[in-house]
Amino acid sequence: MTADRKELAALSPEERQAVILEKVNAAGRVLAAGLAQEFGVSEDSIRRDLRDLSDAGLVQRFHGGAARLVTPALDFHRRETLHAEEKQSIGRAAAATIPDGATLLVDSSTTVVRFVRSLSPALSLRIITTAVDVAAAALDHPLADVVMLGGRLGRLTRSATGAGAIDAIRALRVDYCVLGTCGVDHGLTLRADDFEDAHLKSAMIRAANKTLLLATADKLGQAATYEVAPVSAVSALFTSSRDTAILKAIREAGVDVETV
Amino acid sequence: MTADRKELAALSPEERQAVILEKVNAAGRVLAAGLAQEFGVSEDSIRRDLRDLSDAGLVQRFHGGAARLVTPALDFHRRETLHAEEKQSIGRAAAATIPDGATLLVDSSTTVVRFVRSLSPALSLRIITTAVDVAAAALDHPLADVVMLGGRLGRLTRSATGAGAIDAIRALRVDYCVLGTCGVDHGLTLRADDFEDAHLKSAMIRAANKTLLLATADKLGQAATYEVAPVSAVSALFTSSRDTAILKAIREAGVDVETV
DNA sequence: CATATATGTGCCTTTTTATGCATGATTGGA
DNA sequence: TCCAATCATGCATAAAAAGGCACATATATG
Repeated sequence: MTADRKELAALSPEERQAVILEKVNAAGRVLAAGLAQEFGVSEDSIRRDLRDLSDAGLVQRFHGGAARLVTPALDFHRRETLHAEEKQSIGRAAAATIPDGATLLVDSSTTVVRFVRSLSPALSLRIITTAVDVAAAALDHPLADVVMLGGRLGRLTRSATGAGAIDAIRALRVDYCVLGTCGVDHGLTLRADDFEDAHLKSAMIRAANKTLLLATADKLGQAATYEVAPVSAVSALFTSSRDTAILKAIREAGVDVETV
Repeated sequence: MTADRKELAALSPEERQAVILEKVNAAGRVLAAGLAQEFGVSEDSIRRDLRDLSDAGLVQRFHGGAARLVTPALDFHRRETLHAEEKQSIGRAAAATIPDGATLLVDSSTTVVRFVRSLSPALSLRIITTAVDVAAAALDHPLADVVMLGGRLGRLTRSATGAGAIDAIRALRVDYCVLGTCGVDHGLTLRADDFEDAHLKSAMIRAANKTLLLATADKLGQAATYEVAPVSAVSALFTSSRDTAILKAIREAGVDVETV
């Protein structure tokens, strides 16, 4: 059990404001109520932060509990991909279930990047990953301890592969494994061209106490060639799918299904 | 670890401050209470240390008994946009000297990111790095074989640190080592707060046949505290500096100097 | 060898900071 | 128009930093 910290780590106003700035930069708009919940502070504190940032000329406030970026100068890669809103919702729902002090083993996918970005800034976490984009996202978290597992990087997944990474994972014991790349049918599946990754995924699942699966609607009922693990290996599934038949079957396998 | 505690208790303020700086560099954030317990001294002493470090401009303090460096992500993006065209020119000039089939060992810096982005798409390369941003840039190259060396990621450099990464480098033998983070005076230097990285850099230099140094004008003549290697260890220097005196001295050390 | 000085340290008190709650004002929409 | 939600302000409380003070140890000096 790595959850050694009980209390939420309190962020200083400066740190909070930096994170808020990032969020405003990414989302374009933030709500005081939501931020208050994320940071675990009262809305008053958030308003004070917003006022400070506004005084500094960094954000523009307007009624409605919101703020908008005033300097569009920092227009960095905002590659809005397919199903962005869908992935965002899934990631946020999964992130809400992570307790303080947890150790996470995260695979490579655009959905889990959303997940990482949605993790509450007030949580003290340890994030282990093979994916460069996940690592980059995790480094933006104010309290996360980030470990990157090395190896030759796959061009498609932008993540480490091969025996070295698998060995490193075998030596791990973590609280949560968070997967976003698998299809789900009778089991967790990967396409044949990813068979190299299949061993990695199953090692990740075995290293974890709980496995969270983040799957957009198109992943459900997708019978791909390689089965990584049975559905019962998954602790919780977060999905946007409304396919009641499949969801029912997955629930009956003992999986906690949450639709967003 | 009681043995450590005993040793730490005997530390002088200077030594303590060096360790604190290392921790801040790695974790991004430290708490006075925790440090007091670790070192076995009172919080007052820690506060005095933090005040000294703050006066020296090495850490940023904030209420909450904590200290940290500037916001990592924002800081990195800010650094990337600083002297952007200068770094771009340097990176392009260095990239032009790389032959087909070369194996590159690349450190973490905003300048080498430009270098990687400027590498000709027609070259068949092998790029090895400890930095997530360099890895991300290298993956955009159509032919490059990218290897990421793992480890715990430092927030400031966004790159792997520690014994694991150093061991991995020791086992390597590459054509080129490309550095962008060092200052240059009589030798290649690093600031005291990066002394953890100094071993990494010198291992990288030893692993390489040739060492390319990419230095913006402000790096020249900068006598930082830790010397990684003598100037003669560098094969070629690419710089925007016009300081003829220093450049002449470097040339006389046998370094091929190219100004852009 | 003894003593003076400096430095590091811990404890105490004062001041500053951060936060949450309560109250009143303002905004935007039904 | 009214109503609900959001925002600002004042105040109380708790936590933390700063400054003063005393004690210990080490170094230097006679």
